[in-house]
Amino acid sequence: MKKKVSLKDIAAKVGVSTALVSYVLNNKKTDRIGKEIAGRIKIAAKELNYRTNQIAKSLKTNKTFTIGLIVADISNPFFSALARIIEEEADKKNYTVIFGSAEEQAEKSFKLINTLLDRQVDGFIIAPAENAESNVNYLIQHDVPFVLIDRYFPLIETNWVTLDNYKASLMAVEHLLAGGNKRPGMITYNTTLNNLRERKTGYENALRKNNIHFEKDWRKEILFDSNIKSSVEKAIDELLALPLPIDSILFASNILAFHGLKYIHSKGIKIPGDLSIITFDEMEASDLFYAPLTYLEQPLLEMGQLSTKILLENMDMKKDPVQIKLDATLVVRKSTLPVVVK
Amino acid sequence: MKKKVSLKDIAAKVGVSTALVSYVLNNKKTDRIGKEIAGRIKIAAKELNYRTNQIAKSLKTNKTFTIGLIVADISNPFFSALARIIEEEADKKNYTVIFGSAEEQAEKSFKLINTLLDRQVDGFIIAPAENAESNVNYLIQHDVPFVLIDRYFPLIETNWVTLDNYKASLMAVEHLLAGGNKRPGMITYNTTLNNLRERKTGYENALRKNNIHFEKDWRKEILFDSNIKSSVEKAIDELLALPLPIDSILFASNILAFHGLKYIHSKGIKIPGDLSIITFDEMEASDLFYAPLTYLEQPLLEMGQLSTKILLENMDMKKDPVQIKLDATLVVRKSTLPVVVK
DNA sequence: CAAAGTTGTTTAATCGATTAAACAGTATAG
DNA sequence: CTATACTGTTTAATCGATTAAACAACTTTG
Repeated sequence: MKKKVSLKDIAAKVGVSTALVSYVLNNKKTDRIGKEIAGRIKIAAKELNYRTNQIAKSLKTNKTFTIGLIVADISNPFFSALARIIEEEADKKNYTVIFGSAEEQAEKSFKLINTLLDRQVDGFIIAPAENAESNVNYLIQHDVPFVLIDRYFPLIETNWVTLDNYKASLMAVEHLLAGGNKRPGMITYNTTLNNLRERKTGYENALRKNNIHFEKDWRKEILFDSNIKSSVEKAIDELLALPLPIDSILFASNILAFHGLKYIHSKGIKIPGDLSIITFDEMEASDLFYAPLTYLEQPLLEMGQLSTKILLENMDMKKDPVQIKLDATLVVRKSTLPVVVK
Repeated sequence: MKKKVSLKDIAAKVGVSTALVSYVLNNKKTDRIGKEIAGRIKIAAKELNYRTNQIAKSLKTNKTFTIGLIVADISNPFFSALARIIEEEADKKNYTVIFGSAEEQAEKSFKLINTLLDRQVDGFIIAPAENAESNVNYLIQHDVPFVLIDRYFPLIETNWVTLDNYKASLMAVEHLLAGGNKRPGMITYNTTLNNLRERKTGYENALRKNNIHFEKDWRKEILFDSNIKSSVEKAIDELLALPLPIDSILFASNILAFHGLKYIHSKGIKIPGDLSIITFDEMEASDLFYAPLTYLEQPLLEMGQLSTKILLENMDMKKDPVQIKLDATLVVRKSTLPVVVK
């Protein structure tokens, strides 16, 4: 790699001190600096194609203009879409994004946090894994600015931006009920992650609210690290083998829905009609299905932009925690029975 | 952000110079250093929870252990999968990845390259946009190590890892022909990007090789920045309105195939039977379709790992350009007529 | 036992940029 | 005409870590 042009080179070329060059290029002390010399310095900088060495600058200013982004898996469309938005938003403010995939493991996430801290990131945006409370507390202890995204821990007072999962789930189930379904089932993950727990309670409360007795057997929980495909298939089999089988299913994520749909289809079950389906997360892929899925769309753009904004503000100055729940949009398509329009 | 522990703090605590602390923590000059003191330094470092300030280290060593990754769009599944692999591979070698989306624009990509160079990345992995030759030459001029991925420029001698697009395309069309199709069409992008041009010539040569006259009207080219959906629909309409309509289609990308499939389906055309379909890129989403797509699978893992490996080797020492074409795997599913097994 | 070699540690320069403070030289005020 | 204020620029310390070179205190060696 070629040696880069430094302030020193410019200073030498113009015949002044590096201090003056620095002042000129940063537009500082403009009132004191001679116009003629300032001009010559700027020209020299351009001629030499000077670019600030951010490493050196960072060392001195103790600011890197870098954000660490830690997600479960950057190749998951949900997170990669977020990553893109965050990168774009950060770029607008002259920040650069460093990322890492924690693969839903608190340990890996902790390692990543430290790696990025060594690189002096100015703050973090994190989708925390299950049981990652200690990671979050570690950041708090060290006074590192950060914003949680997608998930949060109710007992930890900090910044977060997430979906109103409870409300979304409630809305989804009520949509099923309004469509004439009587026994909605749910397939979700077995996890203590707050966002998924809220989806569970949303489901339960929707039933209660509508005077439907919540049958434990109506809800199936898939282990995170199991073979998702076969677990989902088993769950569906069980839901349909009930004495009074469920007549509709709420999937708690696109991945669950994807596997579920394939299996349901293979069994020759008609959607809707035999079974109504609704899922969390965008499911454009289901456009290829004969019955495109009704889904709960997350406001990714808002989520990404807000979390970036909150983080940057917190880096400027410590603020009170900001906690935001955003609303999902119910996108009604063909997989749920037509709802009577009021 | 809390002040971090520095070498100085350890030195003060133990009562030695920072030099000694540095030697001990980096396991240098181990033969000269007193065992007892070394032990005390290590303990102190642990007690104070010392972590190297990589910024300072980088400034001194002129090495950041950082890789810049520039792709067209990180939220495109193809690139996000690559990003994940690259990050994982880099992490194994203690490198960190900084990324940016260039949105298929050479200009944006140039801006990104400079931003990341300011941050002193040690090298780049880049999926270059159309007309980004100047960017690549810029890197060469400045002696910056880099590897192109997915696309390359035939006239520029440099490192790249890409699919053997010509071969893959040829294989795809021959598969169609072997299945009994007589008039395969192709829907691709109108671009000078090398990977897509090779897909075009692969298609042409497959026809020639099989003594099928290549009709210009059989191939449709979609403008990159057009409304992809409507352009694809128009293309399909035209292909089917030919005096002798095409009987099969090769899509040059998953996005094209996705829109095409939806439209074909909406028109009630049967796949296969009425029309055979084959596409580039993984198309798991089509599992939901009644006829899962036959596709050309790219060896993403190998691609990501190889490009990272080549980059790291180049950063150690300048080497001759490495140029690798990897083979696609034809994954035969239901969208193409059964092929006679020889 | 003096010269030479070892051992264990410190000194000090350096990476590139920032910035408070110092410093000439000139202009203005009293 | 001296004291003060301003102008334009330089000096030098600093950020945190690395590392060649210096150094003091011992040990060997011939």
